Order: sequence, then C-alpha cells, then structure tokens
Amino acid sequence: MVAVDRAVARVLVIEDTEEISDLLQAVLEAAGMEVVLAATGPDGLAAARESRPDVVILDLNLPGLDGVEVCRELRTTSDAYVLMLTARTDEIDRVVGLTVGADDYVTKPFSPREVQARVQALLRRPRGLVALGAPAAVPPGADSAAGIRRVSERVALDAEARRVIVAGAPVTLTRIEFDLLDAVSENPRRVLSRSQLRDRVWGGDWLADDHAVDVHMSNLRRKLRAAGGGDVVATVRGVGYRMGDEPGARG
Amino acid sequence: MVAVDRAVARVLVIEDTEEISDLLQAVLEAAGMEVVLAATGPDGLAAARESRPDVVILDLNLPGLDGVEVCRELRTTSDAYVLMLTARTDEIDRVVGLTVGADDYVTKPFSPREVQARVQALLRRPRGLVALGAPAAVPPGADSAAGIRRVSERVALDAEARRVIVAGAPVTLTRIEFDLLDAVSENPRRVLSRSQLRDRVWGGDWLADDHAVDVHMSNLRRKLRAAGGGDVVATVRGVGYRMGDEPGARG
DNA sequence: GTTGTTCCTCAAGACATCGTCAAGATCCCG
DNA sequence: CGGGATCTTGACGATGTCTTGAGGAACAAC
Repeated sequence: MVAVDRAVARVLVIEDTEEISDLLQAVLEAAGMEVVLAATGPDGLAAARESRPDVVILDLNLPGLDGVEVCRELRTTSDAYVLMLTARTDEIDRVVGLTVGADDYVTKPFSPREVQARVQALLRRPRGLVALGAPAAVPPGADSAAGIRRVSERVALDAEARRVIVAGAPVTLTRIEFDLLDAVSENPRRVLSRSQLRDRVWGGDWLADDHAVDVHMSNLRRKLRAAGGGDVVATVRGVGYRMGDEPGARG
Repeated sequence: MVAVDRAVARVLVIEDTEEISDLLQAVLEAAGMEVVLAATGPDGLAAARESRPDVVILDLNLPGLDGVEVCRELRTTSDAYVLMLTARTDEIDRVVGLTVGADDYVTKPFSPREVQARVQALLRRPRGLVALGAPAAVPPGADSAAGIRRVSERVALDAEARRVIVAGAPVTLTRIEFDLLDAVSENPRRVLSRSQLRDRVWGGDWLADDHAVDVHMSNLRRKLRAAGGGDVVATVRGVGYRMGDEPGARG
C-alpha cells in the first residue's frame, strides 16, 4: 500500500508569484499543515506525484501550461482536492463548470484566513473519489458544506454564492428555481413531494397551490436544458420529483 | 445461528484506499462502533469469518477479486448486512438487483454522516434472516426508510427512491403497482387481504371495487415477469395476496 | 363430471396528472 | 412612481393511469 499514513495534512501550492506562495505557506503552516511549493505547472504535477498532497492550491494563470490543463492532469494522477485561485470573477465559471473542475475557488485578492478556512473545509470532505480517469471529480449528490456541489455531469451548484454553472457557463435562475434545484440535489436518492418542496422552498406557512411547484420546475428544466445540462430532475408521477435523468415515472 | 452477544456493533470495512478506510474507521468509532479493516477481497472474507461483523462496508471496485464476488462469498459465510460503496450511479442497479446483492449503497464521495446513518439503519434491521438469499423480514412499522429491500432473488426495492430493480435493471412501475409491491414485500409472511391492500395503497376512504386490486396486481406481475423477476406475488385463494412463488398454499 | 366460485386477463373508456403557455398580480430596484 | 423581473393562477392539451366490465380459465366442492 503506497498511501502514506500521516497525521498532518499536506498541501501543495502551485503558484508563480512568490509573494503569494510565501504568504500561503506561512498561513497554512501556522494552521499546522505541511506545505509543498511549486512555481510552474509541470513542476506542480511532478510534486503532486511525489508528495501526494491532500489538497492542491492552484493558480489559474500560470505561465506556460494553463491552470485548467494542470487541473485536468491532476485529476488523473491524484485524488487531491483542488482549490483554484482566480484573478477575475468571470474566470470562475469556466473553472467550476468544466467536467474536470475545481472543488472550490478563491478570487484574488483573498484573505489568508479565507484560504485557510476553505482548505480545512476541503480536508473535511471524504477522500478517494477520483478513480483514475473518472470523468467527474465529484459525482452527483456530494454532501459538501463548503464549495461546489456537482449536481450532474455538466451541472454544478455553488450553494454559497447561489450560482449554477452548466457546461462552463453561468445560468441565471430565479430564487425559487435555485432553491428547487438545491433541494432536489441535496438528497439525490429521495423522492420529494410537492408539499415537501413547497415547505422547503417557500417556508412552512403557505397556502399556495402545489401547482406553482410544477411551473417553476418546468422553468428550471427549460433553462438547464437550454444551457446544455441535459435532464437533471425526473418526475415520479403521482408522488413528486427526484434527481436523475430517467424520464419515466418510477413508482 | 451463531449470534454473538456483544454490546457494541462491529463493522468490517473492506476498502483498498487507505484514506477512505481511515475516514470510515474514525467516523464509525466516533459513533461507538467497533471497526475491523481489510484492504483486499480475500483478506476481507477471512476477516468476516473471524470477527463476525454485523455490517460489512464493501468497496465495489476492489483490485483483484471483484466486489460482487466478495459480496456473494460473504452471503454464504456470514449473515452480516452489506453496505456497498460505488463510485458511479449506474453501477448501483447492477449491484443492487443481482441475486446476491447489497443491502444498501452509498455513492462516493459520501458524507461521513450518511455512512454512519445508513450503517445504523442496517443495524436496526432484524438479523439472521438475510443469509442465503432469503428476503429480509422487516416487521411492519419498522424503520422502512433503511436501504434496499430484497423482495425476491432477482427483485430489489428502494423505498426511498421508489425504484424497483429486477435482474440488475430498473423497471418502470406506476404508483399503485409500486405501492402494492411495497406493501406485500414489507411483511413477506403475511397474507394481505384486498381490503388491507386497498386501505394501504389507496387510503382509508375509498369506495371502489376490490377488483381494482386484482387488475393492478396482474399488471405488476406481468411487468416483473417480463423483466425476468419470476413470480413474486402469490395468490391465496379466498384470502388475498402474499409474497412468494408457491401458487395457492393456504395460509 | 358438473357446478359455482374465485381469480386472471384483456380492452376500452373515464379520469388524473403533468407540462406548457399566457395573462394578471406582485415584488423589487432604481 | 415606473419599469422590469418574478411569481401565481388558470386553462388546455397530451399523455399516462385507473377503473370498470366481460369473458374465460383455474380451482374447490359435490
């Protein structure tokens, strides 16, 4: 067995700007983590193979090899979580929505404390989900208190930012549409009745028609389909809704 | 029956990735369970014989011996419940629907809480009846939300997702058909009268003909037979319906 | 073997559910 | 206060599902 049994978490930082990497090293080591540094993409990949980190902090704008490429490589050779550093907000969608995406991101300028918190959140997530060559880093239904939840192969949901990215591009959802997708994707195995969804999305005290759930679900599906997300929500006729792409009513 | 009288529940984890097994060990021990680890299929089988666990957590993708093979072996040498870890959603149906299938499943990445909850749900299920393919008896009113219910050799039922898997493939049932199968399979030894089934499936206030039960039962049988599930429901002439394939034995 | 009962199966019409569209009401932001 | 987005509600069609009835098969009793 090659896996190293270690007490402290190991973090690999792939970052070309020395000020940033130094800062991160100081912060993470102060938090009791072991830090490995790399300045370029190829160096980072080699370091990942060698030191087997638990989390990789990866700058998107690396000279030479693109950060996205590095991330994709990392996915096939390591099971570490990837925390992406991005300079501009509009880069995030590309990183998050790709099939081989990051597990979380931080935009520059960032506070060291925030990076530390997010790394620790990633460390709390269960390990071992990347079976070498598997396309999706996070299969549907990941229970993530922090970061990004991958709803389906091409649909990712950022609960914190209340944003949904489909095939690399953000999709504008209304409040109710987002809450519906959030509710359904949070427990992907369960069939949620209209009443349950209504309670969850609208709040307990509400006398409205359950039919409203239908309409919003229809709008949600239309938007996701138009964005190339495929079928995300399945109808269970006579009961409610559930995650999945099986068209027919099961049960 | 070699029921071991012990205070704490014992869980065997068969998993080759050390990170996952470590995580599971930590979570389950924190929940007050005794944990035994094994990294390979043969080791796991030996450990199961030796330590007689109550629940086995089994990775589907083990190197060498396949997880399905390990599961089949476990069934003949142990009466433990099997919780399967699968990486991808579409593997589930195969694992769950097979003759020797898992009792529940969790998809990676899993939340530690979920694994703990599902293990405890399995521990609440009655012991000693599951071995050798016999359907597990869940007394009425028991925690029915727990895991997969094996209806017959080739038919499995996921109450939470309202899904029925026959011979490794999902089968589309209508609401009433599913509820009928659910009712009959929930207490497999009992003969349920048409009135009982009607109350259970339709709800108390209903004036319809009992004949409707016949028709839906007929449709249910046809679908299960067509999917290769064999005869699942038996008629007890003059009384009602019961699980099993024996035609008309009076109960 | 005959008879009456019970059950299965088939088919067709009645019914319910769901998806979608559109119009009006409401909320929110400037 | 005005304009735009968003939500609700109603209507309608398509599709799926349920019920009902009838014919016939299996079964038990005689």
